[in-house]
This record gives sequence, structure tokens and C-alpha cells, in this order.
Amino acid sequence: MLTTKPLHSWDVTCREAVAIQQVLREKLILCDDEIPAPVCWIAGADISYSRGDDRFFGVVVMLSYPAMEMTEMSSFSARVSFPYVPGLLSFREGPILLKAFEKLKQRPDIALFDGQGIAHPRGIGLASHMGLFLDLPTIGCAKTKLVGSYGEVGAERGSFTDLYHGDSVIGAVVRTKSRVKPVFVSQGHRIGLKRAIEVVLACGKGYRLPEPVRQAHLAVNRFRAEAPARD
DNA sequence: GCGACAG
DNA sequence: ATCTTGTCGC
Ligand SMILES: [Mg+2]
Repeated sequence: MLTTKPLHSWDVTCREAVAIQQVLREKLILCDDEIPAPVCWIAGADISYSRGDDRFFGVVVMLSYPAMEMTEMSSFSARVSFPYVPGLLSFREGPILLKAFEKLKQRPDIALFDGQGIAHPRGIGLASHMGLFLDLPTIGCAKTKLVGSYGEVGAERGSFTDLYHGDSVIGAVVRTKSRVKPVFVSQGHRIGLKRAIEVVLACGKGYRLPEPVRQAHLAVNRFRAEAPARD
């Protein structure tokens, strides 16, 4: 079993959530000093739900690195009432993802999330928030931008360009598949940007999304499909 | 006031 | 994120 740090309550209002983010962002470590020499295990997590049903489904998958073979999967389902508000996604998806993480047998070396890390209005998106609770190196890999500006990205897989918020670099727009829309990579916690980009690219298996995130997405939709219909 | 806006 | 049919391209 994997333990998480109960840094705060999840039963909060949007206003309280913002205050929590402002405090937590100071705790983020944005370098990769503590990442294990040989990274062996990478986790990926995602959420799914049905319209008109307040039950949310969360899944965490464990993949070997760099082979990208799934070795474990854990899931959790519960009701969610926190609304979707841009910038507060972690308060909607976080609680369930953490429960799924707690059921893992193997502790991952790095965890990848379907959302932003520090490329966020207050510098603490889903991946960063989860990194603090899990005390693990984490990376945010989002399909679309939340904040920031950037220039052109080379058309070939592997090219990327910095994502800026004012004068500071908050992430990178990375081409994970040639001639296909790039993904937005940013540091979550306990990792540097260069390393985060390298890991995301190393996790690629011919698809736009890195395997941990892609497999978690596929798995969570299977999980939701096999769940009993709501009353 | 207006546009932007992870999932 | 979900819902939903067809359509375009490799
Ligand atoms: Mg998702």
C-alpha cells in the first residue's frame, strides 16, 4: 500500500481551494535531485464519468520503464460534488485519484497526469498538487493549454518550444507525434522541466499521449463501462 | 467590460 | 469531461 499526506481537507469551497493553492505552491520542489538513478516504474492516472451521474471513476496504471508494459492497475469510484472550474481541477479529480494511488502495491518512481503541473494560473495544477500529496516526482501532460503563450513547434516528433507566463518558462509544448497536435508538458513536483520532457518523450509508443496517460485513459473507460448502471 | 478557460 | 454521426487522411 502507498500512503499519502493529508495536507488539507477536500471538502472546501472554491474560494478556500484558491487559498490552499497559494499556500501549497510554496512547497513545490522544481528540480530532479531525488529521482531514483534507474527509473523503473511510471504511473499514469485519469478520471472518467457519465453525464447525469455524480459517480466518478478513477484509475491508476503502473508501467515498466522504458518498456512501457503495464504491470498493475488500481481503481476507485465515488461521488464528486466539486464543480469543474478552470484552475481548480485538482479539487474535482484529486480525491479519487489519491484513493486509487493508495491501493497500489508498487510505489512508482514518477507519476504522470492528464492535466497541467505548474503551467497553471497559481502555479499548482493537478500534477503538482498530487505530487505534494504523494510525495512523488510528478509530471503534467495536458492535451490543451490552460495558461501561457508559445511560438511555433517543429513538425517532427521530439521538437518542442517553451511555454511562457510573462517572462518565466512554465512548461513546454511538445510534439510527441510527427505532424500531430502537440501536448503541454510541465513540471509537477520534484522534477526539472528538461527531465519531464525527456520522460514524456521516452514514454511515447507511437501515439500522441505518453503510454501511462493513454493506458490510464483506456483503462478508466473500461472500468466505467463495466460499472453497474446508476439507480 | 471582454476574452480565455486543464478535465 | 460527456454526447454523437459522419468524414477525412494515412
Ligand atoms: Mg482526464
